[in-house]
Amino acid sequence: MNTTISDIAKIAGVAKSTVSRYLNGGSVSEATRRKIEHVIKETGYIPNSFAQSLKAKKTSMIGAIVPRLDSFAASQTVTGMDEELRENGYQLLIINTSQNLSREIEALYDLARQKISGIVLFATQITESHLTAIEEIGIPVIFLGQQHEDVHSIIYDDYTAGYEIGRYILAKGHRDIAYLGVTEKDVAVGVRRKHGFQQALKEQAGASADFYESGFRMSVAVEAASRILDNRDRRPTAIVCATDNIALGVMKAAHMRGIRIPEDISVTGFGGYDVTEVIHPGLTTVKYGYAAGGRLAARQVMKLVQEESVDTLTVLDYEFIERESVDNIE
Amino acid sequence: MNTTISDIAKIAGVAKSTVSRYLNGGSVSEATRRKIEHVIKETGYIPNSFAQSLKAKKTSMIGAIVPRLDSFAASQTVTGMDEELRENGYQLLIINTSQNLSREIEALYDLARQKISGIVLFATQITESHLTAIEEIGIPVIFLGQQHEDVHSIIYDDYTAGYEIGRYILAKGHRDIAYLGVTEKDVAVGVRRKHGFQQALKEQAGASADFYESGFRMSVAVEAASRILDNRDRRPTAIVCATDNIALGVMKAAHMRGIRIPEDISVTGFGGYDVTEVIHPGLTTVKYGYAAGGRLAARQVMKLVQEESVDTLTVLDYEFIERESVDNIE
DNA sequence: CAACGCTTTGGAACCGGTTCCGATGCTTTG
DNA sequence: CAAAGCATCGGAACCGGTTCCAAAGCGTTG
Repeated sequence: MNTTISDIAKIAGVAKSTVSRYLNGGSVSEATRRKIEHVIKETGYIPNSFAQSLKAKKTSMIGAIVPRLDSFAASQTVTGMDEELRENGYQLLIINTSQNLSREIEALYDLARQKISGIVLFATQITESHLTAIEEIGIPVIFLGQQHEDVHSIIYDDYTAGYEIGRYILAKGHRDIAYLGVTEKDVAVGVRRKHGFQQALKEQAGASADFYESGFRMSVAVEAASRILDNRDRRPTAIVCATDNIALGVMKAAHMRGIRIPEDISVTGFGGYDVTEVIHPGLTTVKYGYAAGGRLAARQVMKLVQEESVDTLTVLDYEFIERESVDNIE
Repeated sequence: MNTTISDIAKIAGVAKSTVSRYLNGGSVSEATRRKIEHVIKETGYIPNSFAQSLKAKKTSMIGAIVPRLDSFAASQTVTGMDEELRENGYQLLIINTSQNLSREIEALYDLARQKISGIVLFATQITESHLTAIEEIGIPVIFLGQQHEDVHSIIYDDYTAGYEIGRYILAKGHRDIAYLGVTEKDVAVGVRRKHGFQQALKEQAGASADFYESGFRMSVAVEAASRILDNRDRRPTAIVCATDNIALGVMKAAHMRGIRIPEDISVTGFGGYDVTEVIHPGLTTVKYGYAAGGRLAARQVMKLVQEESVDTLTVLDYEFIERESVDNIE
């Protein structure tokens, strides 16, 4: 069943170094080439990549540590990474942590044990143990989605995007706004988007906002939205949501109550998920190029592996997409 | 940087076999245990898993070959697999083929080279080369989503689901129906769902359907839907779609034309994607338990690896979900 | 006190490849 | 025709672990 290079050599009547040379394009005579070729076809020999990597002391694998796979952002990003890596002869090894922070640390050591060449970490929070682990494994790591000065980072321009959403909502005449965000532990989504929004708010006299917190899951968002919508004596004219998923939850909660969007209340999202385009009304949101982000992360990590220099911080652009979910109430 | 077991042994003043014994829980005296422990902590030694697997001649990895990652079904399934495998000490290696059939074959050989223990193939089409590859690599393989008599298979009950959708639509009084399907090369989605639907149709006098073909992507579905909707002199009262994505495309195409759902035309889907619940109107569809399917596939492949017996064919249940996208026109 | 048994340890072989180096045989050149 | 050069090949060492076996050290027992 499991033929080795020695078997091939023995059957072909040559030394295993010759077989190895044949496999790796060394100088082999036409006669032996044919012999070996024939034996390999005959036996269905497949080289053992462990033995190869053992000698080479490295693999052509790049690891991706993701908090979850079943999210639009994650799957898009991973797909982008995978394609870029494959085009360059690398293989992607995905580790799903199921949003378990300590599992990220384990994953780091795990990947080191497997002599992975580089790692892209889809970060949500960055702790001390992350940094010591990265230090200890001695493998290039890139943060995607969060930044830290000691580690190469790629982030989306959440602050400016939040600012632009805020400006837009205000320009549409909204003054009583609810901001439905997420935990501040997630710096990018929970803090930076909100701060951008707050900056816009500060620049506009007479505008005020209440801040609420939700989870990432749509079901939690529906609940959080209910709290806002059921507050009869102080209902905002617009709800700004920190993610598209949350916005979807708000829209559902509104629809269940017969509240129309955008006539009765306006909604915005963040992310640019595909569905935001097909639903009715279309969701005004900010679109991030997740696939492009994944490709870039892949390119950068490959550079780091080859010991080329890479910018410590890369900020990715976004695209503001205006659809129908915001009413002009001037 | 890269300390080996020999380094540890030298520093600790013991033989490397002793260190290995320490690491794998053999009998080591308290004194040497402490010495080795200390040195390992000091150096941050991480064993090279290649060398381990080389000797062990296997890994604790299971491979998943998926046509694409950025689909609801795939990411749910993969997540389920991953969790089940991790709980049992296996690691998942995902290979994304970007819907390139020949890459599935490459992936098969690739995984063999890496001495993966078992493989779950998210099948769309099964060709001769698939079967010879599976034969040749000598590793347990499970088909998920398609069946073949020679390979362990897990499928969803597409035929019955299609039948039930058909019965439902007919019971609601629809007689002029458009079926928007996909290529017949995909036996599960393209053939079995359709056949189930056709069976229901055959049992109902006076009902007829036109069959159209679309791709899996929503944008293609929008186009295909347009052909149906713009055919003024023969517009069906209902469109049955082979996937939720296609149904979403139909809904968008309808909305762009001011055609109301379900008042002007009814729509059904297949799959049970999360979004079908939050959109308005809610999409009547059939829900598959993708995560559960993934877990089951994982369990079966682990059994095969341990040379336990497994049913050749497992048929997974579905759940019919009635929402608001179908009108009663009796 | 010799024989025995148990725990602990070191040495060596092995897993399946790659690579370096030296030997061989053939062709080319002066 | 001898010397030099080149392509081809075999042997051995090596990558970093695991495992088998024999030896050493120790206490127990008759």
